[in-house]
Amino acid sequence: MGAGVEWAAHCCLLLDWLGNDEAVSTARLAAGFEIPPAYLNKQLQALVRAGILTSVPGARGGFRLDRPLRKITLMDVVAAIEGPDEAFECTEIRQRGPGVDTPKRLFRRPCAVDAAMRSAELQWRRALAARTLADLRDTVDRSAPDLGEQLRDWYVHN
Amino acid sequence: MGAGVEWAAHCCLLLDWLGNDEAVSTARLAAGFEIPPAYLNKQLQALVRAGILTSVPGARGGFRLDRPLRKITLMDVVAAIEGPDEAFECTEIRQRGPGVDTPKRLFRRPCAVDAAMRSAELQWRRALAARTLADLRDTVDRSAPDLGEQLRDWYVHN
DNA sequence: GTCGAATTACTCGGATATATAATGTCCGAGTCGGGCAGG
DNA sequence: CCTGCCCGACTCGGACATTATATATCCGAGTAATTCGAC
Repeated sequence: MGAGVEWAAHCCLLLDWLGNDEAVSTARLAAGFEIPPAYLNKQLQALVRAGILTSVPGARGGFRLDRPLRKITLMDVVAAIEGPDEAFECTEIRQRGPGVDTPKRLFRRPCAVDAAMRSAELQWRRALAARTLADLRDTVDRSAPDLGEQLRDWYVHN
Repeated sequence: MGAGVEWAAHCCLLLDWLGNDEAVSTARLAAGFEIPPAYLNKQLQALVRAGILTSVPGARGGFRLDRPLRKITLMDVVAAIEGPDEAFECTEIRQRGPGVDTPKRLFRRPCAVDAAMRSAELQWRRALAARTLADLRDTVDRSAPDLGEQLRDWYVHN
């Protein structure tokens, strides 16, 4: 899985901690995490296309959350960055080759390997969809209540 | 996820259907699935390293199941091909950058994003580990009882 | 006809190319804020 | 002093390199079967 997923999740959390009143530019976000700004910009664009963030062009522009963290799941973030395709893709290998010259009567049922893989991946997706970014923020806030304020303080001066 | 996972799973099932009395060469397996033989060989080597198959060198050589399908889970196959690493890898991005100059007191707890990702991936692994290849074989056998015999017939002549 | 050794054909195993995707960089279009001239 | 316009700086957005990974290929080491000859 690409590193952009981690970047995107932490950026969304940070945008919430900083308050959603004004947009934050790619440069400042990247400086806060010490990651390549232009590449981060690319990931943020993906979040915009997915409807998670909104982009404000021009000077003093940047990105802002399009909906509260409560309505953004980890699944949304992963899907936005990694794309909608499933990790395992069945190519119907069982039907290929001259091994079975019988008609496709035997292959009406879906491929058993594919079914098992899809089932497992569905569990994964369910778990991701069950966790909203608000849950994560609250978890962090409980273990470090003053983190948000410290972040705001630093970003004010940068 | 690489295509090798699909190949490996189907090859294991096929080896069982053909009976495990004699080894089957890479060339014959690849011919049955219409996939590049040399590349399939690479994946099978990974299965050997993982202890799922045993390789028989020399003429009339090939591969054979090292244990019954009942003792091989889909998780074993995936781990053998894709490697043992987790898909999501936390780089502790939260601690990077000058944004937080406080000591690491705030970061004793594990990263919340990482925890959620690991939890979801654990669900995925559990689901894969719960399905043995014997389960899949039985599923196919129920929907197509004579598939195994047809496969044996064809492979006898090739 | 039987035994035995050299030969041959075949297979795995890993080292080596190529294609594809992930990562990283760069420049142009657009927009806001501030400066500046005019009234 | 106030207003409106122009200029400059800043930012997103997508097009363009670079690196890593997955895919595909090739050749050597080794083994079993086969063949050939001698007894």
